[in-house]
Amino acid sequence: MICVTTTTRERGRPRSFDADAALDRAVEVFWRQGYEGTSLTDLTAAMGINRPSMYAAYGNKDELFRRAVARYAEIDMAYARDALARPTGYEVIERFLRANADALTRTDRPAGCLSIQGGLAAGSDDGHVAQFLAASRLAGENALAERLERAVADGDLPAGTDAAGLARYVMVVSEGNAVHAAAGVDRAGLNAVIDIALRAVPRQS
Amino acid sequence: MICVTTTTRERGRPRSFDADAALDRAVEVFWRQGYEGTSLTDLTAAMGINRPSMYAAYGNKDELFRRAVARYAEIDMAYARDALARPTGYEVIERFLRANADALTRTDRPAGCLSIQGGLAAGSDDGHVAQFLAASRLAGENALAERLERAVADGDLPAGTDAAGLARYVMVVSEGNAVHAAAGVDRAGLNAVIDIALRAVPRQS
DNA sequence: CCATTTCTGTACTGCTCGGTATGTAATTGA
DNA sequence: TCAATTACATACCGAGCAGTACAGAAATGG
Repeated sequence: MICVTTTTRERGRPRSFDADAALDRAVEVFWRQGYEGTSLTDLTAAMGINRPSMYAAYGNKDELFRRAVARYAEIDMAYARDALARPTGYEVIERFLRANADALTRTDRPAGCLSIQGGLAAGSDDGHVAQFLAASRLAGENALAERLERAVADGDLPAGTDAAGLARYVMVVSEGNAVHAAAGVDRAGLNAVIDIALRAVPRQS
Repeated sequence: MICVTTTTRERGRPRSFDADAALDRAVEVFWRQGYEGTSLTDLTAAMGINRPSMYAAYGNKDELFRRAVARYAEIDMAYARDALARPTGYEVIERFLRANADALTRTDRPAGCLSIQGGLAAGSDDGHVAQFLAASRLAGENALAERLERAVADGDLPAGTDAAGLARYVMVVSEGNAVHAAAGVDRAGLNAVIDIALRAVPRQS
């Protein structure tokens, strides 16, 4: 077999839908209904394709969900990476929580957060979905913890601050806000909570 | 029909199981697997009864779930009523959060909190379960808000404190901790978060 | 042109779901 | 003893589930 490095058109019949656009629709359905509450009929109807096309493009329901979560992290949680780039520990935390509150209450998206609404309990699949989502959230918490450790090293968080504990606290507030947002609390309500929560964050040194 | 006020034995064949004990088993299954992740087969197997007995005693799956949540609130959240009886606003909050952390990590019960794990997303039932649980959590939040308003009136929280906002903040922390507990964080980890969270709570006046 | 490859649409599979019909067992009241 | 009442156990119902077989359609390569 000879493979040339030029990008050649693929062989058979071309796909008649945009796989990323269809994935965006799947994100929204999973977000609104959770993993277990979403049927393949729901998914394919929203994606505008039929079952075999879905299986060919994404594997199965489980794989589709994982890809949906990955795309959600890339697009709907871009604010988190932005927040980590702020100059001081306090600003990182405030920016993260404020942007999180905005994301939880966007009118053009479902209320709340896919990585929590997707599935918390160990349902029929022995909790694989819940474990996957928990691991995904933990990755975010660890990234925040590393950033806050750097803030302690930089001296813009007090020496001796428990960066990992503080990161966990910030994630706890964001997750609690997600639960409240899913229950219908509006953006102002979440920001009032953040006003209080920020009082626990140490400033300068 | 003549009804005498003496307690008379019921007419037909007596029930062969303890309805409250069976309900406790149902609580545990719903808690571990969520509403949608729990089948009637799961339930009746855990309760040690068969389907018609369940339907006769509780109505249907939805009613059984509501009764399970009510029993959960009565038994597994008794600590909340105890916390509200503490003398000062700060003590109410600290007691609530500490006891909540204990309840979320009891080794003889599922990790986390039924009223969150039970169902967050609007699944197949148009979100009725999620709405019911949200209303149930909101009732707790309102009770806490009233208690904190009294604390402000009593002068053991600073005048001008937003009791409703503070109550919501406390619930946010407890819900975030519940999400973390469901993901496997242990009691010490939750208490470290509470140590930080309590710094945001105003003391005396 | 035709063989090959890949995708699409319909219709289907086996299975599990929540809920129930039916016959029988156990108790009460007369 | 016997009718009435209530609960139990088996076996079933239509519906919806995740996943797939298969035949036709649309592209490429020769």
